[in-house]
Amino acid sequence: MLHLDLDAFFAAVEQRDKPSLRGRPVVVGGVGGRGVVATASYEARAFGARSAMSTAEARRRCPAGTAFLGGRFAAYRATSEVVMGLLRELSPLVEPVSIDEAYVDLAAGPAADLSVEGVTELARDLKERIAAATGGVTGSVGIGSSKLMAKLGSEMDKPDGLVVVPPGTELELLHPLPVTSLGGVGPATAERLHAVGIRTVGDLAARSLPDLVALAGRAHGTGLYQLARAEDDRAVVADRETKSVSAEETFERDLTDRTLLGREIDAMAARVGGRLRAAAYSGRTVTLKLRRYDFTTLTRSQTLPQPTDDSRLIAGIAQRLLDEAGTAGGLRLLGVGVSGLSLYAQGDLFAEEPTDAAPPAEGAAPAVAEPEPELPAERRWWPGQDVRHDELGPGWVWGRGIGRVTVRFEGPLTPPGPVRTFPADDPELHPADPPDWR
DNA sequence: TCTGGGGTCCTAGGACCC
DNA sequence: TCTGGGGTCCTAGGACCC
Repeated sequence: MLHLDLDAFFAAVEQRDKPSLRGRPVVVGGVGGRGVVATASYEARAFGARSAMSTAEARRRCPAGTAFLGGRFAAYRATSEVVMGLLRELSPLVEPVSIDEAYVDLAAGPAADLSVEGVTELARDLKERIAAATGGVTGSVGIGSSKLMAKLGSEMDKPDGLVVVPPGTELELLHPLPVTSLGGVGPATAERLHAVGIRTVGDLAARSLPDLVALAGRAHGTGLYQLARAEDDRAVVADRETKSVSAEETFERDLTDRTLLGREIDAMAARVGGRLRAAAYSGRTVTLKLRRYDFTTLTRSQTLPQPTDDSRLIAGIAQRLLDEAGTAGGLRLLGVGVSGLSLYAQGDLFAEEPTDAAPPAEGAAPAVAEPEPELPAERRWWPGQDVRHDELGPGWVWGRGIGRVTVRFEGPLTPPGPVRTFPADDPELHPADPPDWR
């Protein structure tokens, strides 16, 4: 089994596409007042910036000149797909865990019978090909007898690491590790395990199955019992079925205005419905998620007799669930989701009128979303965004101020470029697609 | 200027059914 | 002379992952 984890992936793509950021601290994530860090480059980690930390905290820790960027997911996805393609050359059984992580079942491919030396050579070659194909993005690789060992291997030597765990040496590697290095042991479980003196995986392996079930529940307890013994027969699943589709948003300020909240629900239901239709899914359960001013979070759901992918129906149910839940004190977050998915919409197959599921005509407005309110000029721009200037060419947004936007003109294949400031409503400046790094 | 967004899986209680 | 047993579905919450 092979596990690949791309190093500080979002930040690495930013540094590839923005030469002036290479070797400098970069933080990618929410750039608003309530944003959190998705990825910090290793340079930014040196100052204490970490994933999941509030961006405000990361700003406090990092020096002036640190780049704080919103994410460019189209660019990350394109790079990820190149990498996943390289993995599929190793074996047909590739399981992407996320945009920057995957397992490969080498035993299902041509490398099935390689020795430890053989898979080490294979991994070296893979890392070289990834860097070459992505414009320099690196990854850490672990190889072992199971998902567990492969993942631990990739963790052990980051960044740009390569660790092969020879068969037979699993327990020796595993037992000294802290329990928190096992997937599934988060803060809550760690707390309960620590309370009874379990700190290492070895400590865990010394406990009986009934003990662990009492501590962590039936499924989780049995899982821990087995993982502590390096018993892991989890298969690589190449095509995981989607179970739910959702959209949520944390507001810059808590919202109380019911009309405004209603518009947010409509917009999120439109996104969810659109994604369902694009994937030919429909679902029976509509869930509204809300987080109040005091961070208390709750969900309310309703299950329909028939699956739907209709944005208006989804919105209507979510609106009613919101009315029942109430908005007292103000809402920090709203979310709309659909689960209980099945393939193919259950619309009236014989309807004459085109349904909501039909692709919109060229240039047609989205079915539900109201026309986007015109953003104030400076709100159209966000740090890290790809732009193009009619005369100066491609670049990216470095910063924005009152009525101003600052752009650096450079691309993945240019040297670090010059900076220019424009009026935020400069007609010569436009949003652009991600640049090609190849 | 504390605490994102998109997911998965598990648990538990009540309704309902045979 | 209390209380069946097991299954499924629905709802809600929580832990966890990247």
